[in-house]
Amino acid sequence: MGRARLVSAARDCFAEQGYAGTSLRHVAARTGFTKASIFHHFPSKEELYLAVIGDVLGELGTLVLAAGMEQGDHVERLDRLGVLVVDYLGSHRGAARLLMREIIDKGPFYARDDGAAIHHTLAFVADFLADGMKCGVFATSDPYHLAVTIASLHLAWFAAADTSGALVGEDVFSADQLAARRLAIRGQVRALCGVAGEPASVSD
Amino acid sequence: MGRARLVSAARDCFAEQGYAGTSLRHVAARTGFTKASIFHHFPSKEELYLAVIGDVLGELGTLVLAAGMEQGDHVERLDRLGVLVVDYLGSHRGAARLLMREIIDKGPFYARDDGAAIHHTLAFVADFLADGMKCGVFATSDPYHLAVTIASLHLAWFAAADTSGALVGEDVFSADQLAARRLAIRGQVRALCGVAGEPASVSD
DNA sequence: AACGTTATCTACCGAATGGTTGATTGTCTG
DNA sequence: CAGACAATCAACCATTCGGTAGATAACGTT
Repeated sequence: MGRARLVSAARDCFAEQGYAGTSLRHVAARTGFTKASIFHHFPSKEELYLAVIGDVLGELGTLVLAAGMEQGDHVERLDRLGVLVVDYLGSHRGAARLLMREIIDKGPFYARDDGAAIHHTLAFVADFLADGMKCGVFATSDPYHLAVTIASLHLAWFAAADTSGALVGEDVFSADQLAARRLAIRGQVRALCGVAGEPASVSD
Repeated sequence: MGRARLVSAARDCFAEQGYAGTSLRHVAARTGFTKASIFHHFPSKEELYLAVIGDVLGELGTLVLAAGMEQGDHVERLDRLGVLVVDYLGSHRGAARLLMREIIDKGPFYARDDGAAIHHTLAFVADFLADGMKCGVFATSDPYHLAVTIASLHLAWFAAADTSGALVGEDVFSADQLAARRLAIRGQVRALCGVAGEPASVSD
């Protein structure tokens, strides 16, 4: 279906160039379609962008909502959540950039629902953190802001340009690099949540 | 001087709309100048942007480099650094967005010096963290990545759109709100660095 | 007062942008 | 086969973009 190819191409373009920096001609060229074809599937550039963000946010939100519900103690659930998100962001290069930019810019998607979709996922994590706090496993005075920080931390790890030469190709993580990030991020998230334990190593 | 006014106006525009989303006509209108006047002071839009980013990064870099050198134990120095950065970002609304976007996008400034300016400041912080680790005050296996995370954390707190209704006006923090952020961020940074102690409260 | 320099303006340019129109193709249904 | 409908295309439109050209101001120096 043309529509799916358009959304996919648009996701890449928006992730690389941002909303304002992406031209519909680029998106069209990427699919082999003509620019006019886009308007058969979407009434405007903004609507195409909304579809892209909606997809990404939906995938990630579903992931988060699904992961926390399973069995295990609070720390296990926290770790599982982290692994899911890290693996998603690691294998969906561009998603982190897309979301980070959307949050920074209060982009069209954010503006449309006043941040409700993002807020919903964050509130879910915040509730989980509050619960863990009640059980004495986590330590924080403000679960919601902690959830925001944890989300930002994940996004920043994958959205930020590579200052350390960690990436092998242009945009690809090796399995080892991804595993290292899983450990590093897990340690940082645990620390933020006040979980006692050794700090994780980034190199292994 | 017209040039300073241009840079100032451009800083606001780029912070609000991003690089691609900012038109030189907007910048000119903001100053009362004509668009053509911009080209008398800067040879291109990109050069204007570089001046803006250079300013912000210079201010922040100087701040960081100056703060860490003073007296006090490692935790005191870490806290002092945090206060300086938080106060800077709190009173320079837009700087956080500007930098976060530049990092995400590998913007013109980042591309020009291959991240050297940012890397330089990060390396300074990383050295400080490594020193603290050697002294047994901090606990981390990778000081550089920890520095990146701490920087991202600060930026994210101020660059992210407001999902919690914390801001009073459009873009302004009250003194109380800023004080609360100082405490909250201090607690998070301490936790990330493995400093033992109570978690900070965001509400007071 | 005359001059050179710096700063600013009006007017314009080619290119690119988001979006429209109307014809053309394909495809599924009766 | 005929008609309906979705998908695609080439060509076009008005607007905006970054950047340029050339004419004037303003201004300190001699």
